[in-house]
Amino acid sequence: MPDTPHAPPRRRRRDFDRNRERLLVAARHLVAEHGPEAVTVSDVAHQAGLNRTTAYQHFRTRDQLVAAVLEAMGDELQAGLEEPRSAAELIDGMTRVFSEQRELARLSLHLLMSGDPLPRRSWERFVAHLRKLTSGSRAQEGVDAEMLAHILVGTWLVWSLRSRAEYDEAEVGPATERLTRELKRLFLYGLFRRDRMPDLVASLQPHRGRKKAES
Amino acid sequence: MPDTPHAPPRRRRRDFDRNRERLLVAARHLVAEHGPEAVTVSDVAHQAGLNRTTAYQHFRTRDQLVAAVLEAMGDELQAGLEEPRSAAELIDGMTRVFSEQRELARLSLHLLMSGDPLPRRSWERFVAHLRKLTSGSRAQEGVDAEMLAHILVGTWLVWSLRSRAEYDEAEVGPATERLTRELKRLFLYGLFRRDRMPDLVASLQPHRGRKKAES
DNA sequence: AATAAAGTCAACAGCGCTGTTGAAATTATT
DNA sequence: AATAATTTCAACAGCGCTGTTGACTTTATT
Repeated sequence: MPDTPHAPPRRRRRDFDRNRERLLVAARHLVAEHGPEAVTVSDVAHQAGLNRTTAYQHFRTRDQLVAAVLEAMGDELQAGLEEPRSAAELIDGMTRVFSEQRELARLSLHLLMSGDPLPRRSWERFVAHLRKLTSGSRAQEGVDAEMLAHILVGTWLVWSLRSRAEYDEAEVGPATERLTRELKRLFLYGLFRRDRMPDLVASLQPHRGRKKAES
Repeated sequence: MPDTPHAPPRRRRRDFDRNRERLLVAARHLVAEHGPEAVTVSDVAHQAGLNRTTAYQHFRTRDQLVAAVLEAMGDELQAGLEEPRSAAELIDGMTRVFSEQRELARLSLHLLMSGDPLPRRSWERFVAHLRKLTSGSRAQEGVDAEMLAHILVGTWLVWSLRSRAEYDEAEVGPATERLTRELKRLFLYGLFRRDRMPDLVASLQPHRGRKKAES
């Protein structure tokens, strides 16, 4: 039994939490920009305006810090897609998520290029689901789910090449709407299938936890 | 003046050249797979079945080894495209190059994701040229050069996700032909413009020489 | 068989990143 | 003003990668 049963929160928790948040934000930017492997604790701390040792008070190891970022971004990606029930909703959701959150796009691409089998399998599952969702729609002849997938991932890649400033001020909104419109015209052509889409969201999760990282 | 004016090549040049080639081939695989930054001299030498110090007899620094690989691959990319004069030739050339040479696709993507401004600018110039080449063709309404570019880069990305074995044995040939056919139908739709294409090839060169590397 | 080119091996210093430690300096809260 | 939480700082050992060096072994060629 602890010696302070109803231990009142002592003092000075404000800065602690604020700094943890700063570290996570900084790490998020760096991870998205350069990939999870390329991020160092020094970089993150410096970007957050903090000392390197402070970071180690919040996260035991570098890998745990990166894992926290990956987990958070995985959740955001999941939340942003929100159970699409048709190919139309899927296109809407993905173009919206990736146009609003440049970091999510870049991170996904870094994970895909990392050579890890997990993101690769996620992608394959995603294409398979896409194929099911679009199979019933009256798509343009010769244009199939795979080409749709290529357009989507190609668009994410090209968009994520822009710098943060370009990305924010650019008319991504209109471009997204236009892309969505054209994709729907190409692939859904009138009728939408109302198929359900059970575990697509799970398939989109980036892989979590890197290398060894004990407790 | 050297003391041996007509110095005859002494002895044992065969193994030397062979090992240099082995090192370049090993480095090529590793650079394409994991990106130029992630390659170590130990990895390359081990993959080539040679000692680490042997590598340093062929290349003064790690960066020079990597630079040699990048230069060679840049030349191959250039040679593979061979001055396309129309969007049709361009589509043919790029799909062929990237389907035949998985390493070129992966390297290009690594460079694009690296954050270096040079590959990014190359890509933008490429899209600009593509826009010019397709501007006169009777493309499907709403489908423009940018979407064509997205399909191309998306296809390269997805194809380069496959492992070497999958890539080699998969029916990439037929898939390439099909992709080329569909792209032409989507974007060129009957008439091809015979515009000339001056310096597209130069614009496709990946950036060469990394960091410091004296003499 | 002689010989010189080339490869192997072990060791070294240097560097940057990781993760830890202990002491000193801040600072929010009471 | 007192105090405890928190941050900072300098230093350290460990590790992996870079390049270098010197001694040695192997081997193609003559």
